[in-house]
Order: sequence, then C-alpha cells, then structure tokens
Amino acid sequence: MPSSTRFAVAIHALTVLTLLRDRPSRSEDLARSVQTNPAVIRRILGLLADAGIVKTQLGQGGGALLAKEPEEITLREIYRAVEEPHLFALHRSPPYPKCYVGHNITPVLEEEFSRIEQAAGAALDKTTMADIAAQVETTAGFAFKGDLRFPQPRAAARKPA
Amino acid sequence: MPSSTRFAVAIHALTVLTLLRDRPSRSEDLARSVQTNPAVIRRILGLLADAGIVKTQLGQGGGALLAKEPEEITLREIYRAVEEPHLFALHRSPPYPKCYVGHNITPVLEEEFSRIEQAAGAALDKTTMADIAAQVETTAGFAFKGDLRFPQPRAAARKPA
DNA sequence: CCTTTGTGTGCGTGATACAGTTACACAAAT
DNA sequence: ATTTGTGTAACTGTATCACGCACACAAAGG
Repeated sequence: MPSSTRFAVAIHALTVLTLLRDRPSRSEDLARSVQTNPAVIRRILGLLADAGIVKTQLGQGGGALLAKEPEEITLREIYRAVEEPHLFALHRSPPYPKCYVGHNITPVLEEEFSRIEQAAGAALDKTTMADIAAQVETTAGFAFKGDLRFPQPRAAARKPA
Repeated sequence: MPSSTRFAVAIHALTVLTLLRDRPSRSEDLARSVQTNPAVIRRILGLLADAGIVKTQLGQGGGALLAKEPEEITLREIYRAVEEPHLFALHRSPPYPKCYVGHNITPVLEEEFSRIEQAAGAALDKTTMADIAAQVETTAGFAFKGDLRFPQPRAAARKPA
C-alpha cells in the first residue's frame, strides 16, 4: 500500500466537480465531503491545476471547476498529477558492484518494473472521470440531481436562528 | 513510489539463490551483495520462507536455498510475500456519508483499484526468477560460473596475513 | 473604496512505516 | 563443547503523510 491517499482524494474531489458541472466548488465543501481539512484539498487541487485538469476562481462565488471534459480526464492523468511516478522502489543504496548480481541487477529491475508500470498505466487509461461519475450514480441507485446534500450548504437555509 | 524496498531486495536475493542453485547462501553474504545489514535480509528471507519460496538450513554450512524451481517462482508471488497487498490507498478516514459522492465513492474506488491491481498482477505473473536470472546473465555479458566474486568469500583466500 | 469570500502557501505537529543496527537465544554440524 | 548461522526482539534515525493554523493575496460586489 502506498503511503499517500492523494489519488483517492483527487478522484473524490473530481467526481464532485464532474457532477456539479459549471458550479464552482469551494475547498471547504470538498473538504467536508472528503472529511479532511480544506488546506489538504487546496494542495491537491493545486497539483491538479498544474496538470491542467482543474482551474480555480478566486473570490466570492469562486471555487474549483474542471478544466476539460470529464470524458477526457483519465485516471492515469490524475495519478501522474498527484502521486510519485514509480510504483516500485529500487534499493535504498546501490548494490555491491563487485558482486556478479549486485553489478547487474539494477537495469534488470528497472526494465521489469517499467514493464509492469506500463501495464498498470494502460489499465488506468481505460477509465475517465465520466466513467467514475456514472459508476457513482449507479451505486447510488438514482441520478444526481444537482444537490450534494451537504448539511450546511453555506450558512443556514433551515436554521433561522 | 512505495516506501518499501523489500520487493527489490527480495528479487536480488532470490537471484543469488537461483544462480547458486544447491549452495546455501548466508544472510551475511546476501547482505553484502545488497549492501545492507544481515538482519534486514533475514527478515525478508523469513517472509519468503513463510510463502514457501525459500528454505533455510541452520548451522555450519547452512544458509538459504530456493524451495522450488526458479521457473515456478513468479514476481507476483514474491511481491505478495514481502509487500502490502494494495497498490492504492483509500481515504484515511471514511468520507462524509451524508454527501451524495461521499456516500457512494468508496465501492467505486475499490472496484476500480482492484481492476488495476489485477492488471499489474497479470504483468507480475509473466516473469519468473528463471527469467530474471537469465536477464542478469545477459546484462553481465557472460554466463555465471559459480563465483559471485564477493571480496571476502569467507575468511581470506587471497589475504595470507 | 472597502468588506467579504475564497484560494495559495508556509510552517509546525503527530503518526506511521521503513531501514538500519545491536544483541541474544536457539538450532545444527563437526 | 565449540563453532556457525538463523530467527527475532528492541531501539534509533529518517522520511513521508495528513492535519491544522495562519496569513497574504486576489476577485467580486456593495
């Protein structure tokens, strides 16, 4: 298991953005859905923005939006944007060069790991954010109607006090 | 990148065992080739032994041996023996259940991650320790002749003092 | 212009996983 | 009985995270 949960959080946030389409999402609202701190969301959104996947609007009424169509955002792009590139680690310190194996194992491992990462990458390429959003709707059992049902949509729509 | 280098170290050690065939390898010698501490090697060998990949002989002249043929040891088995099972992590704490996305995203992520791990697993299954050993010999440019050329093969074969 | 809203970011904290290291009990061979 | 080598426990240092606070800056709207 990787130490980082950024990939899962990024997909979660992007799912919200996909469902809300043109309505900007604030980091505070995304954080509530993910159950984390707004700063964590902002950092991940920053990585996604660097990759051209999302864009953000400052100020009142602002927030994050998708920068391209959900059909064009693959899981591979997201992974590359928020996680370390390698799935497998090599030795911490280089192996003993005077040993037959130590001297020759590294390029073999690199080639082998690269081959497996390519296979995983191909699998990641098969799914887009449009697919994820559709799967979420299927899991929910009913189509998304524009309301995430956050408890406090902003201030208090139901709390007159 | 995963935090652990156990997979790479395990493949390295098993390559030595494959090349040496029936000669037991001591954790001290494996540690020198990998450039680490013998206890680290013993821990990893312990995991590989639990998985039935290696066996060890105690006492003088002892060490580690393969428990099965190199052609029957796949990278997938090795990975499973020494690493955490999951390539991707879910949220640290569960998402907000009252949110449409938070309530439904987890099973979608699990299914998607499982699909990708299967693809990686299939790629890992394609390579055996026999393949790795052969690739190391190719990289070396000459076949292994039974001598790893550790500097101090035990005591001192070349150091008369 | 000034207040409100919201992002971007730097810094400190605590938790966790890992490699590395030492030490020691136990098993096997001679 | 001595030597050799494994298995394992305990401890350390280090890196990576998520987390959370705080504050500067940008944009919108009165």
